[in-house]
Amino acid sequence: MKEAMRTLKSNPLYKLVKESILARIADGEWAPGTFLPCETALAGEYQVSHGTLRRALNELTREHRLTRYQGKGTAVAILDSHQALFKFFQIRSKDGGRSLPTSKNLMIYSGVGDREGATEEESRTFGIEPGAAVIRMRRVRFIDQRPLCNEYISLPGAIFQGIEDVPLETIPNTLYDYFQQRFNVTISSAKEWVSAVRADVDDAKVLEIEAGTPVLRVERVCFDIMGKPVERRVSNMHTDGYYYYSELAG
Amino acid sequence: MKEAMRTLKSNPLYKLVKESILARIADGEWAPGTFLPCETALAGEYQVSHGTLRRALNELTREHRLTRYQGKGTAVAILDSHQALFKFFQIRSKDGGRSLPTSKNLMIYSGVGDREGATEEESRTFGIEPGAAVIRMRRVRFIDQRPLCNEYISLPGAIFQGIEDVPLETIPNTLYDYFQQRFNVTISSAKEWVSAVRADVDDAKVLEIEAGTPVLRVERVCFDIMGKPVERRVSNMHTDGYYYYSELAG
DNA sequence: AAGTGGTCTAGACCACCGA
DNA sequence: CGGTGGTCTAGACCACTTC
Repeated sequence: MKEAMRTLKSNPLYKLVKESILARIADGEWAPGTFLPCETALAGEYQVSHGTLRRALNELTREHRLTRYQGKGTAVAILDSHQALFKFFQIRSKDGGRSLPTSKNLMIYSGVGDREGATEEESRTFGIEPGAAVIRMRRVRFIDQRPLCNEYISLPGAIFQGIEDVPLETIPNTLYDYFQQRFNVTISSAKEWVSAVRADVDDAKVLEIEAGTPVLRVERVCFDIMGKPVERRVSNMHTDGYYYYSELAG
Repeated sequence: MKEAMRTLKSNPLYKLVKESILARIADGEWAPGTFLPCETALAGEYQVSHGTLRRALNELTREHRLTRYQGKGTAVAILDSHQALFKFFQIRSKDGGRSLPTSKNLMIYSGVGDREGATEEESRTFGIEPGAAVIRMRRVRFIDQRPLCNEYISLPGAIFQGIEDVPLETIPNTLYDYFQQRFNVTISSAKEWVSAVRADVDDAKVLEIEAGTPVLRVERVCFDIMGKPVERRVSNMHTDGYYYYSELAG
């Protein structure tokens, strides 16, 4: 380990160990939810000290790639539906109470080439050719029984092959843990661009508001554990009583 | 240090050291921009090992309370105007380019008791009595010469005494480094609630748009280094060409 | 060359979990 | 009880800044 990999990428040993472990997770050697070998075993395998190995594990834990359980072991982080919502669903009422949203899938289809293949925007975000295969979904999300959000999702076809043939009803409310279980794609970070726009006729119908009403438009790009963009979605939502919440720095 | 403080709050030694250092910064013992004693000196003072002390300093660094300079020393983090904008100004164009905003202060005044003292909302956010002294500012912020944002700021009067007498023109564009220099109040985190509303007549006039146009409303509460709320602001902004940007997890 | 922070080690002990 | 992660130590050596 020591001298062998030193030149690969970044110098410090703990970073090399960290990247190696991350790669092994991404490769599927350790699936989400399974436990890694214990610290002393890993330290032995990598020929590094306890402290150096722990530093690698701690950073991966801070980045939500691993979960530590004192007395039990260290597991690959699993996206249960609660955690996924907690991390990625930024809408809540002012008092901070979070009602969990439900969703209804309206349609799913794939496109390629001239027939609804990747748009300019999609090819740019996913780093694929214009016209390459993409899969698109439309959903409506509800909160407290009321329609909240009119949602358009795009997925790169190469990664999510076959999802377009899944019956709509069997695609679960919480997509991200489904992605993890079905495609071994773990959503681990996202960027969002928020703006205020007028509800179009489509939004109006779905959200049961008048066209032209101000709605919050959230454009999200999601990244997997290795930082590759794997989902793009646009959500138009009304915000009476609800807010897009964000914490800065810390 | 060891046994003396162990019972104060949280158990681990490095946390006690961390909290002690944080408190000394808040007390003003080390002002923003000044260097702390070197690690060996601090370790000696606290009677802890090098590693334990470093762990405290590293966590404070990760929380942007300290800044480390290899070969030079460790300094109390300073909010230069660039950093403050980088951390707290979430508006940018889609391509990620950030034009720096400028601002124009329209008015500043203080109120207390029946005459514009703390509102219900303000007393709740600041934890002060309704009617207690507050200071309010109004500003317009520009980006690329165009009006972007109509802004209302509230400050607790007890903390920012005297600011209401400062001539409007001399209050700088970037408030947060001014707060730090003038009042030793370092803004270190914030929470924001974003919604979409219709521009009112005031917004319309200031932003040069039509009343009723959708605008992004950002309500922000800022916290100082010890987590005390010290500023509340409401910004209504048009978003043609600009977005409120947010990164989730990581 | 002296002084600072950054990395790494080897080993001790504690706190928690599960059989 | 044995095995896991969590804390803490003492000391070595490296990388960077400044004089």
